[in-house]
Amino acid sequence: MVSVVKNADEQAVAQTEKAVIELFVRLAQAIGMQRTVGEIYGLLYATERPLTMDELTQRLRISKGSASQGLKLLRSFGAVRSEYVEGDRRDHYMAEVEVRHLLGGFLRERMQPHLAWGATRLNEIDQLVAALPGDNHTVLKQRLVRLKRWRTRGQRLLPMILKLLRA
Amino acid sequence: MVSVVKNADEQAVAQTEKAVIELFVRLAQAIGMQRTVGEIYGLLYATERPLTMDELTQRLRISKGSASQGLKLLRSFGAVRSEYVEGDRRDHYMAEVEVRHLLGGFLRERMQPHLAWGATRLNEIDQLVAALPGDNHTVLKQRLVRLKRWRTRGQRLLPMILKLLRA
DNA sequence: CAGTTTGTTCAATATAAAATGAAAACAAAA
DNA sequence: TTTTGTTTTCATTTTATATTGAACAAACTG
Repeated sequence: MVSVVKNADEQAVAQTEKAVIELFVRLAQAIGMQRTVGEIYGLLYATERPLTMDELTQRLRISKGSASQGLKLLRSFGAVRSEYVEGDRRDHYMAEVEVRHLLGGFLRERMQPHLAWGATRLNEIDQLVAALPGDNHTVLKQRLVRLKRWRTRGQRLLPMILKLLRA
Repeated sequence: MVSVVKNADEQAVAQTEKAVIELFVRLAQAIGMQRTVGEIYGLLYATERPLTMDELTQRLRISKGSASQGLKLLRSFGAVRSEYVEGDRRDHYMAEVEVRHLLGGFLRERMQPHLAWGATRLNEIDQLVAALPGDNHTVLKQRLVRLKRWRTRGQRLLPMILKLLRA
């Protein structure tokens, strides 16, 4: 931007942009992602044309490192893709505006690993419990059975939610 | 515990307890709660009889403050309840072993407010967008319509999940 | 009622996480 | 191949969050 003075339209656009970014910052924080990730996605979401990393760092006043890492994460989620622009060797990034990409990526990349870890850990605990002196500890044993049921349920819930997202 | 030396059974129990606590610590962190909260719930989950705050602080080596705050949160979630023990004026806490209490409380107390905030914010953004110069910004307008649909969907998804938890 | 026990709050501290930016790695152009 | 523009990595710094513990308040006791 050359001029610092903005006319009414520009102000209105900037204000809207800011509000959209804020929305995604909050969403990011709600699911445990960095503020910069929310900012990046928010700005891309609010902007029609693809943006370069340089534009992101300048407009959001974030470092190159943060932009690079944030974009990496968002791409791994499938929430952002880069688009080829003729005659420019820089990458140009666009938001994948389908919200399901954002949430689906999050569930796949973040939740699934936790559930998998829990599954193995529960099996290990099972071994430990089996080795406990037989007659008492029945309550603990019952509780663990319960937990295992829940783990299974969680594992099953994920695909269901992913399916719902697709709908 | 009077003696530091443990027999095989005691060791086995301690080991199991530790593993269960670790499981809940991880779960806590996965949904953005403090490690101490996970520890408290984990120990209560692994223990049949109700425990006092004092026992919690000693066995988990956490401060009175952490115990108090963690219990407060867990009670607000409905994941822990205090039980009356005759002839002892201290509170005795038990885990609500139904996992749905834990997850349901979390969804109610943590997710719902976010969604509600998002709803009002989206309406505000709507006003802003309506004020934008009419002919261009159509893409942004379309995207916001999309977002609003998703917010509605999210709002509806919560009760569905809560219902699933109940099943 | 004074003394004691139990529970909470909150300012200070410790710990953990995120952001930065300089340097390295990479990739296209010359 | 060398140069140049771009992106990634990662040690350091900054910021945010969790934990502590002393001070306070509330509830019980004799």
